[in-house]
Order: sequence, then structure tokens, then C-alpha cells
Amino acid sequence: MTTEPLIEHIKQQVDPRPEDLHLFTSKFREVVVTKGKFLLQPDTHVKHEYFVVKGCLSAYYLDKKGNKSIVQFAIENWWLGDFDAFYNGVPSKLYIEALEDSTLLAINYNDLQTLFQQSPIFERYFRILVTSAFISLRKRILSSLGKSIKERYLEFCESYPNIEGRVPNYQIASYLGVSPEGLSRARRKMKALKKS
Amino acid sequence: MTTEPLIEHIKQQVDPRPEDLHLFTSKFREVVVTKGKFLLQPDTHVKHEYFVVKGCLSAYYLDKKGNKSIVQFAIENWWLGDFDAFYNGVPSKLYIEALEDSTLLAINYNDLQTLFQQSPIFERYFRILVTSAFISLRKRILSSLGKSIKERYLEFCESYPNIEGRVPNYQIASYLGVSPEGLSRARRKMKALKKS
DNA sequence: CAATATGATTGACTTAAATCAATTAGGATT
DNA sequence: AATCCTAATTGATTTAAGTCAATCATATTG
Repeated sequence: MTTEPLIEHIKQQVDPRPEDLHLFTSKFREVVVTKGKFLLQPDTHVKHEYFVVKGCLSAYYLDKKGNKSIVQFAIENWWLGDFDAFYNGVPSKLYIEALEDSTLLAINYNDLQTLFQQSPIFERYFRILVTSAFISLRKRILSSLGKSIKERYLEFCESYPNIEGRVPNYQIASYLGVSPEGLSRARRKMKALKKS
Repeated sequence: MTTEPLIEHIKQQVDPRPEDLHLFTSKFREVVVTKGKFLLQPDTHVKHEYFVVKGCLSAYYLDKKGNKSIVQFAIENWWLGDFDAFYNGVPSKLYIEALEDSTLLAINYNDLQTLFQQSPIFERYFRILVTSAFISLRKRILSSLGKSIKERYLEFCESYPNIEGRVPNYQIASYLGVSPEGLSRARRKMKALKKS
């Protein structure tokens, strides 16, 4: 099991002592999900949070009519999970599906709480992570309010250049909350503009 | 200066020692903003985060065309600020305007960082706060993707029963990313349904 | 009480994007 | 190369919501 990417990620945010890191990595176990399989499905008790070591996944909700809304993509060095279910103990409503063969590191709730007690540096690590995730979500909200498909797609490509190209467009459409046809037309118009 | 509401709020989330609280409250100063005045305007260096003791405020962006997008309302016991500008040191693009005469408690960046060092319990307090704010934003994203005005308005009223009724409808429309006329029509249809 | 201002509603019209249906384009697989 | 399968594109049509303009409701103030 390789925890190297996670350790690197932590070191970018905080400055843990070796013993903190040792404690930290001891709490994780490796999880492998092959393409098309699910890491999480609704109506389950969510025990883990996940760090993506390799691969690509999407997290989405399905409403009663079967409409899919992707709330998050995750690639290497992203955290992923149903935070609501994980922290509030409510049943999950989320699907997490592997878009590529993926390897993740999982930590369970009790281990994480123990960790926070024993090494407050990780409280800081997660505070910083969640704060920047919050800021990103605010930008996404802003993008989804009153902007055209074209504008939203451009902002998406700018924010997540590593994801555009790696996942099919109809998935990106679902993330943006638009139809695949709508996204296709917006992309065509953009190409026409570029040429001129 | 009354820090009571803030202390109460903290105690609901974590269990601080008296000396932690004493240190904490010493870092705050009181700020008063009268109705219609601004707590924050774009292109300023954001030095503070705010806790609302009394009143009601809105935080919004204006795009080039002058369209307003409200990203947050804040009433009693809410935290408020331009987190992006505050944590990342970039110039603010946000307006924060008082919708009622308001009293807030402000803490500046350096004091907050010092506080985190000296009392890790507050690192935890903010981690918990931001995590739940993140979860709420995810719900809002979900609501804004592909849902009708009526559905979004209903979810808003359910999520923020204290705000609906306290701020004018055209502000709520701006928060939902719809036109005031659109919200008005949605509300009328809802009333018609209720009667039957 | 008239006068004013603010917010909410309504009607007429327009528009962006969804939907539905069909076709095309690429990759795999054999 | 022929067949499949999935994703992307295109065209035709519908629809939800925006825009514009006017009116109504209600407080507030001189």
C-alpha cells in the first residue's frame, strides 16, 4: 500500500512531525474500484472518507425522475466521500462510481476522530482542505447562477483542466447541470469563434 | 461588547476550557453597520471574518452587466466574510451589505492564526463549521442544478425559514438565481395549489 | 390626506436551453 | 474490414424562464 501521495499532499498544507505521519498512515487501508463499479451507493451507512491515489471517479445523486446530478469529480490527490452522511450519520443518498480503474485510501470515522485528538495538526489539515473546498463550491454556485452554458463550460475547463478531456462530455454536462446536446452546441459555437 | 452569542455558538460545537474562551473573546472587536451600508466592498484587502450578533446581511457579486448574485444571507449566529480573499490574500470581489441595522464581531487574520496555534480547540471549531457550511453548499448546488423555480424556492424556505419573511422576495430571487418576476409567478402557483 | 418610494404582481413577448428523434463519429472486438 | 457500442452531434420542436413595461399594494413622509 502506497501512502506517498497522501503524505505529499499533507506536507503541502501543514508541517507534521514524523510521529504524526506514522500515526496517520497507520489508520488507512487501500481500496480498489474497477471502472464502472461503485465505491458507494445510496441507503448505506457511510463509514469512510477517501483519498484518490490513482484513477477518476464521480459522485452523483439521482432524483425520482432518474435525472443524474454530478456533484463532484475526483482524480489523483482529491478527497472524496459523502460528507453529510459521514459526519452527520444520516443514510447516504450518493452514488460514487469509478470512471476509471481507481485506487483509494480509506479512513473510517472513529479512526479519524481519534486522530484529531492525538494529532491536532490533522484538524488543521482538514480545516484547510474543507475551507478551500468551500471556496471552490462558492465559485461553482456563482457560475451556476445566471451564467450561460458556454460561460459555465469555460469556467469548468479553466478550473479543472485535468478533468476536461479525461471524462466524457455528457458527464461534464451533468456536472454543469445542462443537457449533453446543450453542451455540444455550446462547444461548437466556441470552435467557430476560435477560428475567426 | 457582548460576546455571549458567540460563546454559546462555540459551546454547541466544542468544549473549550475557560482560558480558551478568554483568549478567544479578547481577539474580537465589535462592528456596527446600519441598514443599506456596506461591511465590505470589492477591491479591498480583507482583514476580518465576522460573526453576526444581531441583524441581517447579504453577500453578493456583481458581474460586468450589473447582475447581482447573492451568495449568502447571514443572520444571528452566522459567520460571514469573503473567505477566498481572507484566506488567500486576493483582493475581494464581494459586497457585503446590511439589510437591517446589524452588530457583528470581527476577528483579524493574524489574531485568528495565533489563536489556532495557542488553542487548537478553535481549529476544531472552525473545521466543524466549515464542514457543515460545505455540506449546505453542496445541497444548494444540487438544488440549483436542473430544479424548477418552485422547487428551489420551497427548498430555500425549508432550509432557511428564518430568512424567508425577513428579506424581500427580490433578494431571495437573486439568491436563487432567478428573476423577481419568475419567483412571483412561482409563488402564485404555489398558493393556487394550497387552496385546492 | 396627497405624494412618494419601494416592492410585488401581471401581461405580452422573446429567448435560451430542454426534449425528442435521428444521424454520425470513433473506438473496440472479433 | 465488418460489426458493435458508446459518445457526440445535428435538426425540429417545445417549454421554462427571462425581459420589458405597466400596474397594483403598501408603507412612509411632508
